[in-house]
Amino acid sequence: MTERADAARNRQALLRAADALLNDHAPGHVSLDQVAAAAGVGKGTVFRRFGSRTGLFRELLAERAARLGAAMDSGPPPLGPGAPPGQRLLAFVDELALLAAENIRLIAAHERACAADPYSDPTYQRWHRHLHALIGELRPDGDADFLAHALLGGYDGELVRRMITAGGVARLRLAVRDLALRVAGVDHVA
Amino acid sequence: MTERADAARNRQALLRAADALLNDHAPGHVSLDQVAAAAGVGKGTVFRRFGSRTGLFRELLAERAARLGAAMDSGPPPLGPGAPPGQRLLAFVDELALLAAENIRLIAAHERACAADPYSDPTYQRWHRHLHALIGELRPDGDADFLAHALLGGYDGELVRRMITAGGVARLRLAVRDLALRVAGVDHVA
DNA sequence: CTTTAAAACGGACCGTCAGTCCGGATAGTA
DNA sequence: TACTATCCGGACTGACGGTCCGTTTTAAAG
Repeated sequence: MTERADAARNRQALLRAADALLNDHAPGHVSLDQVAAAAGVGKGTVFRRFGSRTGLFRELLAERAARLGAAMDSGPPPLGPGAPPGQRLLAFVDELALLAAENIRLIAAHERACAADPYSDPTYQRWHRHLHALIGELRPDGDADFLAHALLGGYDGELVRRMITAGGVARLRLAVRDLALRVAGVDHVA
Repeated sequence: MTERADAARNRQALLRAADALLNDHAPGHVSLDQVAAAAGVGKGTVFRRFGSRTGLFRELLAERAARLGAAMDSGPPPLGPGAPPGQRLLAFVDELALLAAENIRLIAAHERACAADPYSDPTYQRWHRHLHALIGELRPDGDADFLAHALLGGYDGELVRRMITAGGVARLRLAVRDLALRVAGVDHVA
């Protein structure tokens, strides 16, 4: 069963409104009342569509991450399947750095909204699975699960903000690339 | 001017009460009203002593971290000054793993209470400065600031909880040790 | 073009919680 | 004992996430 027309319209309006508000307010200071008002709908609609504050921000992040997700699952190498794992890893951390840089405020807001259960976020899980698999190939001896989480820790909202403030996107890209190389074992990659 | 006797007594009572409540409730579900009630004082006292929720949890963490802080600043090697940086690094991440394992709930609660400005926490800063200096010595070429944050990311509350649930403290210690070795450059350390 | 029922809507309402405020109590000093 | 700076308690406020239910809209069937 497909979503009713007004429902779909309101969903979009809410996502756009939340997005817009994120640019004008501190990450933790966007209330759902504000989002509803900005979208021109009632508050109940927010919860009917997204279930909770967490749900709203998860969906917002999922939207922004959709392109990367597709590219990494079925796009051309080196990001997509086909390239050796070391190259895929580097391509991925690099793309993720760009994504994070372009969405710092969303990431910060998402982080807080999902703080109660960060690892169950679908987007995070997807990234983690990807890294887990690649690291597992590159370093069968290491704790790939932990290392994947550690790499993703490099995209923490506040950390990204600081890196970009002092050093720009270039610094962030170099830093996560270097970390990935170290974590995965530079020998296997080079 | 020193703190009045009743003030000091209440400060201790509040810290003990918060500590105790942390063991019985989910990390985000300890309200300051509860803490005040459990300590047998009024709510106003909580704010007079600690300024805010954030302040309370910062002080609680500082208390638990005091011993490690002293050992790392002026204790015997390899944790304290005197040992080569690689050994100090390993000793530190190992001790921090133990500290984290013993205080999982506090760490999770602290994380949330301080989420608005995590890097300004005195304890976090102290740890970061220490790692920053050691990594800077071991890898003058790397982004020591970023790498120090990345290492500390390995002690995220939820991550620690998962590691210990599946693998115990031993797994956590091995994992952070391995990560530190990689980050610092295994050649310099071994 | 009706009819109709499921689906969606809005916004008042609720419970919780961090943080404030001030009249009253108390500790330490002279 | 008298005095004052300090501290105390807990009622109060404002904000926010989440719920509820009477009303409206959609869209499919007749």
